[in-house]
Amino acid sequence: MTGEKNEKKAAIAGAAVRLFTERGFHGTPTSLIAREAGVSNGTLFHYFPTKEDLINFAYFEIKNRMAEEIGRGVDAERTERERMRRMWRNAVLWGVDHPDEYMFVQQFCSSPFVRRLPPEEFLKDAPAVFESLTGTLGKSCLEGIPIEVAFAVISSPIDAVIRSIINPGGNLDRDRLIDASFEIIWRGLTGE
Amino acid sequence: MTGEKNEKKAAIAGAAVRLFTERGFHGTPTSLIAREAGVSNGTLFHYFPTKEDLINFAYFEIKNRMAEEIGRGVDAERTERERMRRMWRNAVLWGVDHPDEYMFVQQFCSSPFVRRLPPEEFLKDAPAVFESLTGTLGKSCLEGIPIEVAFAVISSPIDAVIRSIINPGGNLDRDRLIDASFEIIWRGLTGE
Amino acid sequence: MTGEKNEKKAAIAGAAVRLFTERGFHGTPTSLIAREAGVSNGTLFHYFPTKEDLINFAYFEIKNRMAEEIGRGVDAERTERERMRRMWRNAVLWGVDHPDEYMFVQQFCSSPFVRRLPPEEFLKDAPAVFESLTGTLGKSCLEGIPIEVAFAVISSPIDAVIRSIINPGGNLDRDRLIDASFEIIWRGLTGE
Amino acid sequence: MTGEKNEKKAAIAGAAVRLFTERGFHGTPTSLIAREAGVSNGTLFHYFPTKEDLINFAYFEIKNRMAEEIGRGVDAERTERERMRRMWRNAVLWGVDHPDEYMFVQQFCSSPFVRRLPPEEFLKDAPAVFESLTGTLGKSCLEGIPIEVAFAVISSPIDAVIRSIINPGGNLDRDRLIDASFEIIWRGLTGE
DNA sequence: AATGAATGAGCTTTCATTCAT
DNA sequence: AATGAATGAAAGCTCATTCAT
Repeated sequence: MTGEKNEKKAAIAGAAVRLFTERGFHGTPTSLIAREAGVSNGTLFHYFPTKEDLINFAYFEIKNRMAEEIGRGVDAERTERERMRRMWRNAVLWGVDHPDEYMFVQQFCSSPFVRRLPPEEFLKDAPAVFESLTGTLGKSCLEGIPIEVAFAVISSPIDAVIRSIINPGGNLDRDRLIDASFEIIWRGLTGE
Repeated sequence: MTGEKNEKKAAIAGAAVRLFTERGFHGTPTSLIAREAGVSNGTLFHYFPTKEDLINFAYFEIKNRMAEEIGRGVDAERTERERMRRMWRNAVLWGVDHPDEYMFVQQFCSSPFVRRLPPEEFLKDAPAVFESLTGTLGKSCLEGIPIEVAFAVISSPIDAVIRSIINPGGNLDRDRLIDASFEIIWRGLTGE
Repeated sequence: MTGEKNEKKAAIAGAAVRLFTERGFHGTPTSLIAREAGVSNGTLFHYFPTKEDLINFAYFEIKNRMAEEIGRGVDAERTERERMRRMWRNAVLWGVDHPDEYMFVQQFCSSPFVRRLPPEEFLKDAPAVFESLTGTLGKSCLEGIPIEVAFAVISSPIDAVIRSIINPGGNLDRDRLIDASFEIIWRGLTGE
Repeated sequence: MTGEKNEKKAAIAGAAVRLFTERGFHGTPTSLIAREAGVSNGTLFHYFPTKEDLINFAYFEIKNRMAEEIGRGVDAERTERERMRRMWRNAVLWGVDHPDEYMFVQQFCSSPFVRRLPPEEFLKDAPAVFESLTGTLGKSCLEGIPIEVAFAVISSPIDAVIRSIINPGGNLDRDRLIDASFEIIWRGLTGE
């Protein structure tokens, strides 16, 4: 019986994620979310006192799903390179498979609407990976740069790759692009 | 008889850029823009029939200024490496010097509001630079990848660097970060 | 638990009719209607999603009340002439007693705003009367003319009579005018 | 050279009539009228200090043209009956040939916007005809009714006939309808 | 006379949020 | 917990009108 408790809350959050990604924060009235979730207008505000609360909740939901997916199988890899490579692929593939959610996260991150939140850097939520790279970064020319900054820098091509694949355009060879982008960063870091 | 002709239009566009960057598209009513620009509400709509028109105008204004700044002095450099390095620094410094404008452009690009515009990739408007790099890219492991995709990939750390510097945080050594990020990409591309 | 359910809707429609007739569609802002009805601006749009919806609703309300009044007592009359005469009087008296509503209907019917609605001819909604006259019309010189056209033609003086009585002017003998106008039409039709 | 003086005024009035009839008073902004007339916004207000002035001007323009047309050839008829019959046909045919102008006049007359104007009864502007009918009306059952009221009553079917012809609908036999409607009124008045 | 930029009050409509039931 | 009617502050945009040139 416990699960039922939050059935409605889950329905609301689900509808919110879907609609926000399709139409943006401001293009999505709370009334529409409630309707799509099959609950009343008032119920929505019972669970999320503010529209901003709902946006944040949706954001963290997605963020968590994404982080989980990115970390999948990383620990099973033997070398530092392979761990990072696995993560790299996971990240790109998640973005490509969930373009709406991906763009929602991007939209969220560059929206002044939520600039107040603590800055959530890419991959911050994959602590295992995060720490495992500290050594590599420290030996690169990024040595001395704060770890989260270094991390943001080297993972940034992931975003470019995802956008290139997502956006309708020429027939890209996905795997080549993923591998090549990774190679550039890895070689740039280690010289190998 | 001076350039006063478009004094008001310029005032409106200027106020718009400032306010949009501070408060977002949706957080900025046209009435506020007009007030800040020192004109009446109606005058704003005389020059920009739609709020969206105003947003687009502001975007292209900034985009052009940025592109011009990024290309500055690039042709004077002798080697391929120095040309790209110059561009790299120009780009980061422009972003750092114009954080509001920079974030406005980012906000614009990941807004579902304007997803329909032709995808304007970073630096696309610096054709001289753009073409000069074709050779270098062609010999790297990005060979065969469409040029604009390759370009988006290698320039993506610029975004991360700018954000890291802009965001309030520890005392970063800007120059080291700019150089290090460039070195990673350059070495990644060329092995040098 | 009474009919209070639509108290507010009725209040809005009532205020709308009154104000529209006094000031015209375009001279009556929705905000004024809401204020006069004692509800908030938002409530008005809760019940009538569009101003046009409100106008149409008001129109059909009045139309129905009018049609009901015009048919009153007609069936009790014995002869064709008396039925038509009764209807004639009813129509004029309704217009005279409800000048605002009457002019609202007229305004509605000649407004380009609503030209798209199916043309609702005067009295169309009093089918009993309508059919009872078919015989008379068929034997007159209007024989062969489509019934609704014939009807529009012979009932048109009603409008002139109502307007003459409504408009401030000399002291008209209402009853004489009503009877005389009817006599002309009746004699014109039947020769009696 | 004198005619040129009012070239612009005429252009404005012409555009106004056309646009008002197509789109209604409220659907026609003054700026649109000016543009269609090929003059500036300010010029329009130079000639017509108020939009209402322009509406009135347009109304009287049409009214005069209509009255002239209705009176055409009436004096040449020999009998009272033929004079009225000629007028009847003229009126209907004018309405049918100028449906936009006709509806504009109707719209004008039942608009509360201009309720303040002296009531302009149908045909009032054709004094010759008007007076020639006085005798006939005086001997009918409308005897004793104020002449303009009597006139409004007997001419009202003209409106119904015009509307029936104008409105898209079955194939009406125009001439039969015009004749029949006239016959009813004439017989109603005179018993002939 | 002619222009058209400038005005600002006012319009319809939206929507996050409240609250009595 | 759940409802959905009610709210009212905005928002984007229009347009008759003014006025400096």
